[in-house]
Amino acid sequence: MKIPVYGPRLRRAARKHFGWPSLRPGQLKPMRAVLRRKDALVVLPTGAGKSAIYQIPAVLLPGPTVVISPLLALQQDQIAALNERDDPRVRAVRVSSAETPAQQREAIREIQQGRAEFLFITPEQLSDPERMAEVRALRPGLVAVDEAHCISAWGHDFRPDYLSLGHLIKGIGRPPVLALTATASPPVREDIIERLHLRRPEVHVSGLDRRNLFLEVAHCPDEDYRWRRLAALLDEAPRPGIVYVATRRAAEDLAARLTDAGYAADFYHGGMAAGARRQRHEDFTEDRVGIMVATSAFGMGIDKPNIRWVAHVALPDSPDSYFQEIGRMGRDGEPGRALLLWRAEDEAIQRFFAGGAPDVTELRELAAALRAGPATKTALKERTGLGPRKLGQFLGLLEQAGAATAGQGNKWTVPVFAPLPAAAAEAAVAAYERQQVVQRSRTDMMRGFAESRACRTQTLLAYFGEDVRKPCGHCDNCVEGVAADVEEATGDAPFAVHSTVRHPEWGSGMVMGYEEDRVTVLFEEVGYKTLSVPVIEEHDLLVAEKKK
DNA sequence: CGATTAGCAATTAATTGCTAATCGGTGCTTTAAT
Repeated sequence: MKIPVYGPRLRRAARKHFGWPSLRPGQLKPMRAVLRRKDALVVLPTGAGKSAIYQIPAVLLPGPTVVISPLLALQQDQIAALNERDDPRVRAVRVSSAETPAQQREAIREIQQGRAEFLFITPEQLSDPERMAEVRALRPGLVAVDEAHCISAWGHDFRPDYLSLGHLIKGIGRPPVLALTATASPPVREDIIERLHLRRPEVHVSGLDRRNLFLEVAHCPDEDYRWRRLAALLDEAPRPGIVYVATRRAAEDLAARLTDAGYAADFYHGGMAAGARRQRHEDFTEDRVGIMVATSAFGMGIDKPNIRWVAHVALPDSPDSYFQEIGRMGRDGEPGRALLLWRAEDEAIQRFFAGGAPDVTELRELAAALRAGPATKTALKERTGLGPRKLGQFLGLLEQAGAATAGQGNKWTVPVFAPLPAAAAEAAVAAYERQQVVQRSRTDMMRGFAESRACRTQTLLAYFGEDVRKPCGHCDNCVEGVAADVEEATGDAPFAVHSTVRHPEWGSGMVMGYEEDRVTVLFEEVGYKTLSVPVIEEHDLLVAEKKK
């Protein structure tokens, strides 16, 4: 079989249409996959160069490219960057609530007539059947899903249209799909692949070990100690930096307290007015803010090379979030400092965010309503009286329970062998609980990372399925020498890293890594679990399983 | 789950302490009134 060599073509396109003199490591392979019209999932933490992976092949492929991107502000920046080139081959337009109907029509026309290549759009737009038909008629040659982890992070409740992206992409003609994200642990990757209905995707993961970042964790018994540790960081560290907190209130209070103490700080969270948010973001980008105290709202779309430190006055909900948040610093390759200041009490709010069970009665009513014949979401909303958010979430759960499926023309139907409403509702609740269990296990892993005495990079990357051979030398535990002791204490590994094992209660899972006398396994059903090696050996709790 | 606040009783007038209630993150939409 002849293997096409796309490298030179891609480099030429990069130079000619984007002015990039060369490609970076990690870019070429997924670009080749796109050119061969294969589905792909790319995990690439350093912000620079991820967009290029879809943009350069897009120029070489026939048909326009649909870019699905979660935030309008983020789209704005990306469109501006593309249109700066003043080249119709890379021109970008968008269709969103920010455009008037006339502007939307003009955007579609530009793509139609070949005056623009990229159509930026949100999942919410695509879930409108008319819009979907319009996009389908453009015969897109590629779909790029930017910030693909949103499918997993937001799809299950917050932005349910993310969950139907697989159907929505099918509805616009199902061209090859490229999913891009800065962070995705194996369960998140699986979620992305499953939800987008990727077909035998190539998965490319690179650049997870950020050698210029120093990772440090401090357990804080009380708020007073936490404050002193933060102040100590601020006394030493250059600007700018970000302090992540868990609540809006904490963002405002801490920014005020810091400013009073002589550390000029501003705050940022999702509850601010749109104009103020834009202003703060810009002030930070333009180096007018030295310290930004923020909730997780201050995240995607921050493409600033010189962030020097990221402090967490909180415990993130998962290593995924933590890694993404610290990954925003040091993009210029210069040193960056990550300081996690955590208290045991911080875990409570994450448990709350992960909580709340769906109403069985409402689920049953929805399952019954579906049986009245195929219906769009709008029609179902009328039949059941459910809000759009709940409806989306419930449909996703019923789909997992095999009691709902999206068919022709964006209409939901009941599959042939679907369970009856009562059983379907029960199965849907079970599906929800399974998601929750996995989410809790991710929070457990975050706490495990915080408490670990082993090399931070090894611990964190093991969670992402990467086996780092040597302690990193750029974390607190390595520098203090405890990591080496832990390394020594880690006994024989009864199962190879990445091998499949079975537990009588938790089913089958994959060995992610070892630390001292404990092994971390990612189970398909219950998520991450850390087990004691002597205990499992004594009771034969884990057995090796042949790879499927 | 836990921090904060609202409400109330008790004491002796403006505070104290208790319990119960409440709130906590992420953003797309669209629509109606300026």
